[in-house]
Amino acid sequence: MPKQTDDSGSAGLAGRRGRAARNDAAILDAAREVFLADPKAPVAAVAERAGVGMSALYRRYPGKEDLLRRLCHDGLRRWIEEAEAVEAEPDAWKALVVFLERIVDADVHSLTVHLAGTFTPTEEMGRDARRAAELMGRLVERAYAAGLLRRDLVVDDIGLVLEGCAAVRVPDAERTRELRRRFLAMVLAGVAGAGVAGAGVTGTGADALPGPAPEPGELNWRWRRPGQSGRV
Amino acid sequence: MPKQTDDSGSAGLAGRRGRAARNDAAILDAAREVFLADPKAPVAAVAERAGVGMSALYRRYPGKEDLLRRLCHDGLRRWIEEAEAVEAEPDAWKALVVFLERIVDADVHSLTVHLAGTFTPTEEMGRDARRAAELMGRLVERAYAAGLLRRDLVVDDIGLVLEGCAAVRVPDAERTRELRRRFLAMVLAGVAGAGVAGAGVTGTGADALPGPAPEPGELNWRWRRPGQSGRV
DNA sequence: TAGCAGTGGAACAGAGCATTCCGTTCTGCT
DNA sequence: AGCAGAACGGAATGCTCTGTTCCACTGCTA
Repeated sequence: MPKQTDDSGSAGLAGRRGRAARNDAAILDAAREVFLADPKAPVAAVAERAGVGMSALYRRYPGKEDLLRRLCHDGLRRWIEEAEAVEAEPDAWKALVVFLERIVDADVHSLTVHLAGTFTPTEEMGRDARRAAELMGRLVERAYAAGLLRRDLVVDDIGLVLEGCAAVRVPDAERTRELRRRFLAMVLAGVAGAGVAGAGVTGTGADALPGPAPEPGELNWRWRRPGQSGRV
Repeated sequence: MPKQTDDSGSAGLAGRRGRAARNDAAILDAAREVFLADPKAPVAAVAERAGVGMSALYRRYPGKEDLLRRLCHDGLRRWIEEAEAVEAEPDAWKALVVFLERIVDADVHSLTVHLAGTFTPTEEMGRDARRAAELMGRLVERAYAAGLLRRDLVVDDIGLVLEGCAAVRVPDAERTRELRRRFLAMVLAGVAGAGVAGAGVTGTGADALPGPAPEPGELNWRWRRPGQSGRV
């Protein structure tokens, strides 16, 4: 075969190895989607979503718990990554907002918080969690010290914000992202100190709420029978 | 088994009928607590929490679904009740805020939204849901027309707020209530228009965030092993 | 071409759960 | 007093769901 068999990192390998590599990603992606929608989802749902059989999954992970743990740890690493990325941003407020937007967009909070309890955490995860908290604390501290956050606000209040954003959910993933962005903007307008442009002059163009507003009945999807749509 | 002592003094009747009446309430209370904590909780958990046997439960409700439906419908009625109660309030902003606080305190949103899908709704519930939406719309419209809500805000954005509040949760119920109040205050500072006292002058005493701020690690309870406490 | 990594999917074992059933207690009425 | 049965506790039942294993099969790879 003209193809050289090496461990090159290129994405599109062909043949058995290539398929295996592709399955690696497919399984992780599927697992993320499935378990974010329902942390108690059965493993078979992941396999089906990924378009693979059970053995493809169990070849990679000793058990369900290991998959969950991997997912959560990946989320934790992503969190750290994003937090480090915005440290370069000189504008303390912008740094915080961009960080929050990225965390919300990637649904990292659900990954790290809502999956917790479904597995026993490792030592390394504990270290990473502390590291993440430290980075987050520094980020908030910067904004706070610069007078850009209201003074009676605590670091963990930001945790509440993320919790709230993660709770916003509709069946469509992209729409969920939009609504979360909108909600985040609403909350940020509330946590902003006097130093932030637009604070106190709410309703003006500067900090207008982003995205299409929720349509009537859009949030009532849990009430709808399968196939039904629109208002309750 | 345990002697049924007739404590007719405190509440209700004595004897068989009295006990039955007390069980009615005990079962509903227990069901609310249990199913709010986990909508998929087993029926046996409700019985245990209520301190009754399975038959006491199944004597009252034909099946689990009926109990869930009852719970949800009660929540819906409570919603309507609270909405009607604040209609008398002349201050449009105060009416809205008080309404939201009551809904959040009673966890009515979880009751009506998170329990949906666990049962097939009745016709009457549909009517009540429409009535609730109508009342809520009127409430928001009042505040909006009076210029007390930011203009780019839609009625269903308030739904997002309630969703966010309901997402705030720690093991202790009372503490959960406090944190939700705090979160609600944060968000309200963000949705308030220029006409509201304190808007734009955040961080001052007027709209100071209520309740003790979340302590470090308080929100990480999902990570803790049983018995462990404190930070991660 | 032989061998085996990689796989799909059915089979299995067991956990969890809604619901039923049975024996018991003790009230309320005759 | 005495009886009928309302109300109950809790074990037993049968079923569904789900994590994991197993085995036959495919087609690269050496």
